Amino acid sequence: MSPLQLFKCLADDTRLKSLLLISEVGEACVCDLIAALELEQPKVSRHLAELRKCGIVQDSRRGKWVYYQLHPALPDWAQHIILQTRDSNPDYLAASLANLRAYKQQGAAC
Amino acid sequence: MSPLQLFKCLADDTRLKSLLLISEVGEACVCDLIAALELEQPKVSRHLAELRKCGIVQDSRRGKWVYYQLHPALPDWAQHIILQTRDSNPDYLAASLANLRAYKQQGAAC
DNA sequence: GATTGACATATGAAAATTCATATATATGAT
DNA sequence: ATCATATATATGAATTTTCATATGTCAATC
Repeated sequence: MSPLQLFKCLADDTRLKSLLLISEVGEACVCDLIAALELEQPKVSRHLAELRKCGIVQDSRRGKWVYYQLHPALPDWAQHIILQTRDSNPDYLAASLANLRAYKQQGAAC
Repeated sequence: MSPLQLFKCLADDTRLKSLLLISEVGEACVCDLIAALELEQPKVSRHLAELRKCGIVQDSRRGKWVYYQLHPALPDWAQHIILQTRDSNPDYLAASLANLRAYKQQGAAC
């Protein structure tokens, strides 16, 4: 994982928010992120695929749903950057995080 | 400074290497970076202008030369990300840093 | 002290490249 | 068959590169 590759992955709003949300709640499936970010499914899926290809997140299928989490083998420095970005910029994520929590509370199937 | 803006600025090889070099040596002029990165002058100048517009670096002219340093008002979280990236990825910068030091030792005018 | 030439850096505009999105379609699980 | 997710392709938009030229500074000379 080169720093340039990491920053290219973080340089898109959909990917950055998805990643920070995943890091915040531990894991999320595609439908969680669709609800949180209010975006179309193919768009979310495509960006998750890019994060996956770069080794930043790991996916695991459980039944119908595919869950994403931070990749366990992510280098420490990269993980610190992600967590520091999240914790130092709560406003950036606030609305999406509220959407996600509302979605879960309204009894999402996943 | 939004996290997205920062990452977009770091998502280019020329900008990222320039910034890490600047953070490593404290300050650098355009000709230093041209020598270190082995790139054309307008290319380096353009990317520095972008870092400047985003408030990541500050420029100051001294005579013929324009020196760039990390912007003193850069938020802590952003500064930490830059320093951690640099310190955790010495290989990424090694060749450019060697070029820069050779250039200085060969008696650069600036 | 104005003028000229040499050098460092910046910028305008065109061309080339990369990136994101939308739509349609495919896969895989129940 | 249906639901959740993934991928392919085409297209539009943003970014990067390049070339030519402009600006700013110094030093030397008139």
